[in-house]
Amino acid sequence: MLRAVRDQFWNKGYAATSMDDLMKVTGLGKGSLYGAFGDKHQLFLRIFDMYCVNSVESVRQALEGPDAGALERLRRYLLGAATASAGPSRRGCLLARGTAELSGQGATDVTDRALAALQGVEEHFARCLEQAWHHGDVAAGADPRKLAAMLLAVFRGLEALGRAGMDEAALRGMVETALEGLPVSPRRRR
Amino acid sequence: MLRAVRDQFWNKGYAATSMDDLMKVTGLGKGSLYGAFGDKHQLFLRIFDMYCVNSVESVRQALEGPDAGALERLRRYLLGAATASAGPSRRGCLLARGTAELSGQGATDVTDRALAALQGVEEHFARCLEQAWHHGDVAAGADPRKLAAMLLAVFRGLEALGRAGMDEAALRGMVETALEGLPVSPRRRR
DNA sequence: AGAATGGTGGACCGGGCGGTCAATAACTTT
DNA sequence: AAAGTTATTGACCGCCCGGTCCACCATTCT
Repeated sequence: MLRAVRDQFWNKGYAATSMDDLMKVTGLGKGSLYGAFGDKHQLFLRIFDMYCVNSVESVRQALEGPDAGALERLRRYLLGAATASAGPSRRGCLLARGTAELSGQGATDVTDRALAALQGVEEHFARCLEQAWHHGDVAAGADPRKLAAMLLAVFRGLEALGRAGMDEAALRGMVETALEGLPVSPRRRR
Repeated sequence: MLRAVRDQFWNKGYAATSMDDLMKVTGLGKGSLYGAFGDKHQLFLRIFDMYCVNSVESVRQALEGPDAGALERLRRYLLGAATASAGPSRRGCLLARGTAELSGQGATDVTDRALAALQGVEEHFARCLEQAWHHGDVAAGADPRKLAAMLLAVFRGLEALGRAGMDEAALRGMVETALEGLPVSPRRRR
């Protein structure tokens, strides 16, 4: 049921989703929704929270594994994100959409959660790069945390560009270029 | 007057801006607005168009100059974007905000303009990198267009992360890391 | 001066908005 | 089975939305 609400917000945005929409989509009466969540905004926050937690968790799962394949896992994950962000069937990322819409004048309830989630993703990127570093896929002198932050920017850029209609090949190319720019260990330099 | 409308949409978003808001902010009567633009949506499109054109133009101006300083100009521009995207006083980028809010189900009127603008920015990045390439700041084997696309992703990522509340130092760090990853000409490798 | 013209303002419209509430259904407890 | 308790409903509220429309006024033309 929370999933139905999430999909509605996801597809139409916050302001463009009416409580009637949410009634239709959940099958619940209006009073039930208000009784359970108190508010449209609080309901959105609840959904948003869930989405953020799930997102970070899915990144963790995707990057989990032995040191040897760490860099390749990261590569696959980012390429997957590029593919998912592109195409007319995309619906993009609720985190990005929600943050873009509800980040004005001092109300930090949405941005706080978004920021925490993004930092969580960055953390997992960094851990993955540290694994790659241990395995020797990344140059000894490199700082995995800085690289992770940079890849996070690329990652969010993919989403933004995909939403604007950029095609899949272009997005995947950006990922490849970014990864080629990573400082590889001298022994392995191509 | 168009500027006042733009600021309103820019600060509050599309759906959250009412025609009454636009009346107050422009000082014009409702009939005048409808007479001149026909529609809230058309009015937004007009503003959006203007914003896109101005954005691309300002990138062009910022990156204009001799081959010798090309890479440094690009660096300064991206660092400036990082600073502008951060901080609580930010209001971010209307192109990003508008695209995020109005990019659903087949209506391509917004995304078409956004895509064109982003490709324009990418084009200027690419030209700037070509200048740097001619001057020898970028490795001979590198493809300026691919690098430009990658930096475009970083660029849009900055905006998205800034909107989520990421601090200026972090964003500037991402720019630096991305630029350090560019393939420099062997003679100049640090 | 007087008439024609067209841009302007704001009252007005139906509808849909977020939110409330009393009636009612469903379930628990004894 | 009956009483008590909680959850659910959808009619209802006042408000504000995007959009229409016409009286009005400033300008221009004769």
